[in-house]
Amino acid sequence: MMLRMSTLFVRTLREDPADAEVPSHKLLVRAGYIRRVAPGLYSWLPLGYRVLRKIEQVIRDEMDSIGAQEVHFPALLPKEPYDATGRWTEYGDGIFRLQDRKGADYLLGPTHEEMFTLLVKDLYSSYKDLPLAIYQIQTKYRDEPRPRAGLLRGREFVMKDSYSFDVDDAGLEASYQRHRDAYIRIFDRLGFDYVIVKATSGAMGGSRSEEFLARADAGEDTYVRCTACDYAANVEAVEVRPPAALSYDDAPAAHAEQTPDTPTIETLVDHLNEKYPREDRPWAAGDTLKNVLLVLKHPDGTREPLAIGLPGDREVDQKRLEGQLEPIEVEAMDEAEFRRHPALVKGYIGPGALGAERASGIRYLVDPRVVTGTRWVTGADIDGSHVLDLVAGRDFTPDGTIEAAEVRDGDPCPVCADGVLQSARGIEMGHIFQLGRKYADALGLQVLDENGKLVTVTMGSYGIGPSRGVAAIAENTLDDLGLCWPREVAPADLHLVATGKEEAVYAAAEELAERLAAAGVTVLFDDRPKVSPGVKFKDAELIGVPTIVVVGKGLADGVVEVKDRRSGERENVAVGDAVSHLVALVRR
RNA sequence: CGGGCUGUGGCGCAGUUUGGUAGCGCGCUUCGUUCGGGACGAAGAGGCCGCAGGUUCAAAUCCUGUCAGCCCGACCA
Repeated sequence: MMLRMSTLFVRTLREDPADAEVPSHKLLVRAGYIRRVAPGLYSWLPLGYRVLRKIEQVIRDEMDSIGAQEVHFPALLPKEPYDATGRWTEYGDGIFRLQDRKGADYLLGPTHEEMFTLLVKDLYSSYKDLPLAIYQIQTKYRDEPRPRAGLLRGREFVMKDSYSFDVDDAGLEASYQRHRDAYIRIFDRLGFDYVIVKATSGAMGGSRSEEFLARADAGEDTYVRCTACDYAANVEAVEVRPPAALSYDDAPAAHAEQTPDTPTIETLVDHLNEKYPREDRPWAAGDTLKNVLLVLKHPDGTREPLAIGLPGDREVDQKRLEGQLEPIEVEAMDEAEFRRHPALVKGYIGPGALGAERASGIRYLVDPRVVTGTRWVTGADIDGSHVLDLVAGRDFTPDGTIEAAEVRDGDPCPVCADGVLQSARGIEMGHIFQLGRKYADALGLQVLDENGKLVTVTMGSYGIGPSRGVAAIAENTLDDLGLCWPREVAPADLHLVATGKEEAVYAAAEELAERLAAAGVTVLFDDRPKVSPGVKFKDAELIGVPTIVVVGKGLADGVVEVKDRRSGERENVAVGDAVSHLVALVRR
C-alpha cells in the first residue's frame, strides 16, 4: 500500500513541544505520531496508529500460536465483581468511577482479572475444559496520580492481558512457561533491547513473577544484574541472601555508653571513633543498627506502626518496601504519632524499647543481614546514649525480616558467590505472573476434577502494554536525527523521497512507488511538490522508517539511492533493479 | 499529596521588574524566484494575553482569588 506525504494527515514540527521532557515523547509529537488531548490522554495520528497496530499484530500472532484465544470485554464495567475481590476499595483513587442514570456504580476497567475469572466460571465447570488461555487487547483506564512522559504513563492506555486457567500447580507452571516463551518471541520480533527480570507481583496478587523491561535511561524502573551470573531483578524484588548465623560465645555483654549529641548515624560514628576506637578498623555506619519508624496505611484506612531495623549505612527504599506490602502504603511516622509511644526516644531508638512497645502494637522487622550473632551499636532509648555489642538473637529478637533496605551497585549477588549487582533503568513493557487462586477463590471459580471433587482453578496473568510499547521502542531505538524504528513495527517499509523539479523525477518516483506497493510493500511516498529536498530528508529521518529511497539527481545516471536510516549507509541501485532489490531488502 | 516552574495566534518564545496602540521565529495562504540537506523576496490570514474579581483615565503588565499544565518525589502495562 502507499501513503502519500502530500495527503497524509500529519504535520511535522521543527521544534520540541514545550511539555515534553523524554526524548521519545518529543519525537513522537514532532514527527506527527500522537497529539496530547489532556494529561495522560493522547490521540493517535495515522503514523502512530500504524505502529501501535503493528505491535498489537505481533502480539496477536504469538498469542494465537500458543493457543490463546482472543476475546473482548467492555471497558465500562459494573462495580460488583470488583467489590467481590476488594479492589473497588483497594484501588482507591486509582480508578475512574461513574454512575449510570439509575445511580448504579460503574468503573472504567483498570485491569480485567475479575471479568476473565467470571467469564470462565460462567461457561466452564470441568477439568476437561482446562487448560485454557484467553486474552484481549483492551483500552484500560487508571487515574494515575501523575501521568508522565507521553505514552509511557497514560491514564488511558492499551494493554494486552491474557489469563491462563489450570486445575493444578503443574498446569499453571506449564502455562506460565508457554507464555514466557511466547513473550520472548514477541520481544525478539519487536526488535529492541530488553531484559527479563524477577519482579514483585504488585497489586494483582500472586507469586512467581517476571518483567520484560525495555532498556532506557528514561525508564521508571530500576533493575539490577549480576556481573557474573544471569541473575536479573527489579530492585523491588531483590532478596538479600542472609549471611550465616554467627557464634557469639565470646561476645562481650551489651553495654550502654554515653554518646551525647549523636542523633544521626554520622555523628554517632564520629563519636565512637573518638571515644571507643576499635583496634582492627574504624567504626563505620554499617556497624550501627538504625531503627526507622513507619506507618502502614491499609486500604481500609487503618494505620499500623512498624519499626524497621537495618544497617546504618543504608536507607529505607520505600518503593521496595511497598512492593512487598501491597496494597498497603507506607509513610514516615509523624510527630504526633511518635508522641503516642513515649518509650521511643527520637535519634536513640533501640530494639529494647521496641521490645517494650511491641505489646502496644509496633511490629519490629529487620533487614535480612541482621542475623543471629551479629553485633551492633544501636540506640539505648535514652537521649544521648547508645548500646554497644548488642547481639542479635541474644539481646533482642525481631518479629521477622523484611526487604526494605536500598539495593546498591556493588552489593553481592543473591544467587552466585562471584558477582556483584549493577543497576540500570528500564521501561516495564510486559509482566507475567502466577496469580494462583486469589481470584478464583474470591469469585468461586471451581471445576470438578476427575474424581468428581470440586477444586479451585489456579490462574496466571500476562500483560503487555502495546501503547507504552510504542514509546518504549521509540525510546530504545531513536537517535540524534529522530525516530528509528525496527522494521517489524515501522509505520511503513520504505520512505520514498522524490526530489528535484523535473517532471520526469516525479513520474519515475511515482512509477516506482506504485510498483513497490503492487509488490506488497508499504511505501511512504514523499510526493510533495515545491518542498525543498532538505525538508524532505529531515522529515524522512525524523519519521524513522528504516529504509529511505531517494529518487532525484541520480536518475540521470539511471540509479536511485537506497539509504539505511540507522547506519546512514547508502548505495545506488539501477532503476530497473530497484523493485526486486527493495522487495528483498524489506522481506529480509 | 509535598516541592519547583509555567499559562500570550496552530507550535516555540519575548514583552510583566518600571501600566500607555500585542511583538518575534516557525508553520499557514497568494504571487514570483529557487530545487540534494529544514531556500529567498513581496503581500496576507490568524490573538476575549488561562479564568474571575479588583485598583487605575488606562492592565498581558499591579492586587486578590481561582483553574489548568509541566517537571522532581510516593503508583503500574
